Amino acid sequence: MPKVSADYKAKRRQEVIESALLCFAEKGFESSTMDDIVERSGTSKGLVYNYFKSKEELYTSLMEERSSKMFFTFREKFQQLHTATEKLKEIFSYYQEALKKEGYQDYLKVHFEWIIYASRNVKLKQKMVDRFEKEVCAFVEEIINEGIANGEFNPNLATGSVAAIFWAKVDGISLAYALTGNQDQYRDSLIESEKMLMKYLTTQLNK
Amino acid sequence: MPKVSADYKAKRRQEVIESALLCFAEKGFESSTMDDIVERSGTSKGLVYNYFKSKEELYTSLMEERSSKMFFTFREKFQQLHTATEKLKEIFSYYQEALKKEGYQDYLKVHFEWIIYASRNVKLKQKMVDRFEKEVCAFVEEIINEGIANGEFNPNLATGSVAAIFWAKVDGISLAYALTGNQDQYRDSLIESEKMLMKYLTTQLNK
Amino acid sequence: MPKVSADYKAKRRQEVIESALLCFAEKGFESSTMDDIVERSGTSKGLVYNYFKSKEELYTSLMEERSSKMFFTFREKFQQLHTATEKLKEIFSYYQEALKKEGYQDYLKVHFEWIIYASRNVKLKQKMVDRFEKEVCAFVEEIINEGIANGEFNPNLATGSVAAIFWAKVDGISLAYALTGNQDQYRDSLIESEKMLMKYLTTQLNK
Amino acid sequence: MPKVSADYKAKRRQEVIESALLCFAEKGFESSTMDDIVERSGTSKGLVYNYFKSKEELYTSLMEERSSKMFFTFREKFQQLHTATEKLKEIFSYYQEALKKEGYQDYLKVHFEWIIYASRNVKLKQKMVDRFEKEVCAFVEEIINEGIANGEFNPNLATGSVAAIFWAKVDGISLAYALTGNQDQYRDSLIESEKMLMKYLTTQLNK
DNA sequence: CATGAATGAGATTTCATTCAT
DNA sequence: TATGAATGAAATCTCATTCAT
Repeated sequence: MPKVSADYKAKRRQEVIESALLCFAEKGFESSTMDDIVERSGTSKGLVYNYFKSKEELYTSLMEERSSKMFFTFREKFQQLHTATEKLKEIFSYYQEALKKEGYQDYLKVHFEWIIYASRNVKLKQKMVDRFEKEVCAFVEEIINEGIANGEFNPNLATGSVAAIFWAKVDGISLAYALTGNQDQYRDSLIESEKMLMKYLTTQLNK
Repeated sequence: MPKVSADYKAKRRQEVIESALLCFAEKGFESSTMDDIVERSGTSKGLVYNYFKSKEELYTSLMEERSSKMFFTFREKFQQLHTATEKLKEIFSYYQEALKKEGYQDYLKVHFEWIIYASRNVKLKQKMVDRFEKEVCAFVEEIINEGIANGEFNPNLATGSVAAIFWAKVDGISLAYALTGNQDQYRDSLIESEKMLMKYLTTQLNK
Repeated sequence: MPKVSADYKAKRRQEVIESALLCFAEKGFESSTMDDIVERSGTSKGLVYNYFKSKEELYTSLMEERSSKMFFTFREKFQQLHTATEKLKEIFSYYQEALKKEGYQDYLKVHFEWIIYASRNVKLKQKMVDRFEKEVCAFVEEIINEGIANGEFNPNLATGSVAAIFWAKVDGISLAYALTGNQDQYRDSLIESEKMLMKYLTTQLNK
Repeated sequence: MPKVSADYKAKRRQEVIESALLCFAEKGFESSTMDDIVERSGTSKGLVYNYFKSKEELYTSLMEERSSKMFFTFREKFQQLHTATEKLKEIFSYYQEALKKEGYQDYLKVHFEWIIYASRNVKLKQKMVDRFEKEVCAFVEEIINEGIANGEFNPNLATGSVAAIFWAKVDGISLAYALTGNQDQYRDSLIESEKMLMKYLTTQLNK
């Protein structure tokens, strides 16, 4: 179907991406074959290779596009929230809600597999590290700074470290869930973790 | 009657296992070939297949043997420690020390890759979940209970959740290090995390 | 009634043919893709397939059309030449001049590749052999016969063999140039070759 | 069959090389598939890839090994020949004899295809040009110089050009044979060519 | 026991060709 | 007519595993 709208192409591309995600979720990146992806997307090998020049590029595009979206979503939601406490709560609540998404456990596996995969590739690693520092951590650090400015939080915090720990906890809890599939533990850990964090943020540290 | 001593066999087996670990660390499990492992171990294909009936079995044996060792080591060290606080400190200090090991970052990648890999295999997953609950979490829960019994810690703690969070943090911090290789952040996060945990364990929660 | 003029169609067809020649010159027939040709001609796949029903037909048409032209050109020029010696000189001079054409070395590669390609295809081979015997060799043989009739050349010549050798030399010299790109050698060889031939044609062979 | 003699390996390698040559002779390099070669050699894909790391490397090795042999053979035969005239005669006679070899016409196609193929690859081309200049042409030039020293040939010859023309003729004649398969013409052309050359070498050039 | 040559299923990728628009 | 998205057969190459020596 030649001379086709950009929209049409974007849609087909998205179909492929989604099929690929399902495959990677099920079997992992290396064990998913292009044939699996082709079959799942109901298209053809040629089509997939028209949109992505290799299996690796498909993987890379898929993962990078997904992560760009998340922070976009957060920033949007945050328009209506005005205290740092609310914002942090919002993030925790996002992760609580995630549980309801179909296939969330499998998606987490893809996420972690990707981190390890990227960490072994000089270029991807650089991108991921940059993103982690300048986007992911900075995002939370900003909120904490806002909280300090607002008087919500203890002004003596090592905000960088706290942000890093914040994500470390979320990742750690998610990783446990990716493995065990234990929803109660995931929920409880998030709740407990939130409390622990809030306590830390709001208490005066006596050095 | 064996032609060679059991010792000799164990040694060769260990050589293979160690070479495999180095390969997996470098390239990941799927991308490491038996030829890579054979070359690194200076042996032969046949030999490797004498000790392990498949690449997967080699992986499984390698990873399971390694994790058994860790808790054994902890329990040994704990003989001489008598307060829960000291024991927890010991664990944190173990992770601080790990940084000094050659190739620790790569090893962490293998560790996380393995978790994801195992989580996709019914049998392995079952083992891992069991181990996680009955050994890994229980290990920390025990210490916390000891601390409560000793009066070191707040008696109203949800010990199970705290134990889960404890490991979630360690894993989350390690995962960040596996990706970034940022040693300072790893160290700081562990320290901050320890403080955060201790504060939580020792403070009376109101409600 | 055609919607576009025959002229227009011929022009577009020629554009495709020329682009194809450039591609084949650069990469060879098998390694040039239809996409390469399409891109170079600034048209589209469909258009190319409207003019040529397959890549092979495009190749065949291209090569056959080109070789038809050459002899036509020679015969035209020969209108004004009246001795066999002049005519042979003219041919040698044509090959000397060829060197000045842009991309001549690459074109020669296409030429030789085509000979080998055609030689492997029963039908094409038949055509080529016919052409070689009835057109190419005969063309030179005719000139030599003319020279004998004129008294320019030795009447005892094996004219068929001499014609074959004539082309063998031209091809051999061209092949060397196709490989080496050594213009001096090409020029010198042609000159020397011309002398050698003339000597042979004009000398009384003692048996 | 592990731990096998170098001889055994060389033999297997040779089997593959010969099968490949037959395939290339039949269909050409690009159109011959590894499956064709595997089938003809009665082995397996893995085996072929154990000996040659790619189809191209197989081609390259095959062609380079063959051409090394030829000059070796000539130099050996020349031990017993003491005049330049005899040596040149020997070369012509070699090409006359070649006709008797099974599949010689097809082999010639492979030879010419290879020249064109190599000429499109910077590295191969360099090698071929070097070989052509320093081995192939030099070989004949040496003989001619010997003939001049012996008083067999005219001392005023442009030996370099003559050598180049010598091979140009042989190649040109062979190319015609590769295409037409006309054995009589091939033989006659060689004979005539030899005469023409000898006349040129032994005559005093006036000017 | 150790070796490593051999196997071949199966992976990724290419590209000539078709055909709906 | 012209377009170029879609197709899928077929190519190259990899690599876990086997087994004769």
